[in-house]
Amino acid sequence: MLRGVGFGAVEASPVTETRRARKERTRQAILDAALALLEDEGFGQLSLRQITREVGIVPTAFYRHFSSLDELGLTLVDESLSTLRQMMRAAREDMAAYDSVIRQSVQVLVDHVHANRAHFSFIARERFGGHAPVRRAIRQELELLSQELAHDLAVLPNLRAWSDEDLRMLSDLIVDAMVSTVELLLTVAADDAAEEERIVRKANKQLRVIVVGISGWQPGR
Amino acid sequence: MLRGVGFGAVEASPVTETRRARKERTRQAILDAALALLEDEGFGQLSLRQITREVGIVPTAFYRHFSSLDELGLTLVDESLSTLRQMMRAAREDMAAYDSVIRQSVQVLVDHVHANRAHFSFIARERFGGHAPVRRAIRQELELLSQELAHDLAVLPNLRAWSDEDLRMLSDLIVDAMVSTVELLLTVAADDAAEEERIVRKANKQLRVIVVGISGWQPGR
DNA sequence: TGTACATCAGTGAACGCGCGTTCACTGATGTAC
DNA sequence: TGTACATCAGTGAACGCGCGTTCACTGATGTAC
Repeated sequence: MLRGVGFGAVEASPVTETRRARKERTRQAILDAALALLEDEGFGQLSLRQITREVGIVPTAFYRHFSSLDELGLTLVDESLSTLRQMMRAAREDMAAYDSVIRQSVQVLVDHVHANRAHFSFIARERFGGHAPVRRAIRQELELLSQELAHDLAVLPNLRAWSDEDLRMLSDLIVDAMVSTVELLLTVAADDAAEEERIVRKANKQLRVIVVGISGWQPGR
Repeated sequence: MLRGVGFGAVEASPVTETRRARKERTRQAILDAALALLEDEGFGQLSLRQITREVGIVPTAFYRHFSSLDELGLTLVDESLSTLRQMMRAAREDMAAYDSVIRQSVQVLVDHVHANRAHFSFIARERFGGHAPVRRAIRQELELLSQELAHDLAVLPNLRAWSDEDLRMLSDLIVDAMVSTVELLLTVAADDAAEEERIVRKANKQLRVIVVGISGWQPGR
């Protein structure tokens, strides 16, 4: 360390960087360290001391950035799902051709999982996992995702007559299939392209079965 | 306690009960206590001392029944899913009428969740939750469930020509819908019959969408 | 531009607590004769 | 049926460990003049 005490493990040119920027960098380092640790264990087993050890700061320094582990957990949920929601929504912008919307949506999902593997691993684990506040936050985000999908589905010609309840039934089914696709993708080794291809093909087929089901369906039964 | 040391908290007429039976009763008490504690937290947070405190025995006595917490976890997975698998299989015995098979299967599932709420809460939480050995055991049981379903689906007239991969795609989709129905049921308060009714109706509709999807589907696309 | 003071990210010692596991033990139950 | 011994479910003290949180602190960075 250049000047002894006071820089933590997150080193950089101490001349050019403001105190504010250095703090932000430590904060991100904490989030990254937590996410890395969450690959191997649940949020409930995560300890403040583990995280700070990883980052290279003293345990008490944690409190300069988060008031509790819970606050860190909620931040991670938000980081993980809010951008996905926007991207999925964008992918559906042109709902004209069923098949291409399906393919596009699945592709967006797969790409996002690739780019944010650790985030999704965290979400999958905590969706029903140990810690109540984190669980609630995830449920709320998924709820939003399904709501937005239902909203977009409502404009489709075949679905104009459907009740809100039936639209939600449908969007929930689709979101379920998406979620379990993510969960499958996470179990695949990063270099097993063949297995991943299989999963993607399966996801596409499942969504097409659902779409075909919609076409032949009389709502309200 | 009647005669001081040696009976643990699981008391009963010490005259009529054999040592063997008393041991078995303590074992069950341990499983029950663990399951009760797992309503509030993940398996990873579960502690041996919590469990024995609940049962009313000394921590070390735990080792008379299980060699580790892991062994207890695997026992719980087995208790939870192996009977369900048999019941679902029985419900499908007559595959003649789609609609009644769906209704029956959903009913079996709902009844089983009612009768074994704590077990399913445990499964839902640990399916992607903290602890690897438990997670693996659950995945294996669900895999079996889907395999058996695919096997039964194979005999249906519309599905004779389907490849094994497509049959598994389909049975996985159905199992996914079932699993998330269970997860929904678990979030409903025990006395909220209206909400539960809504979930059951939704599960039936989702399965019917899938079935309609099958009918209009050309495999292998 | 130089100086005096305020701010605040990170330090490090200390605390009490619950944990899993070891060990030698106790005494009721079970069994061989 | 009675006695002597073996078994073994449960006991309780002790251990070292990692935990979250408190507290007074340090010294580089930021700011007012």
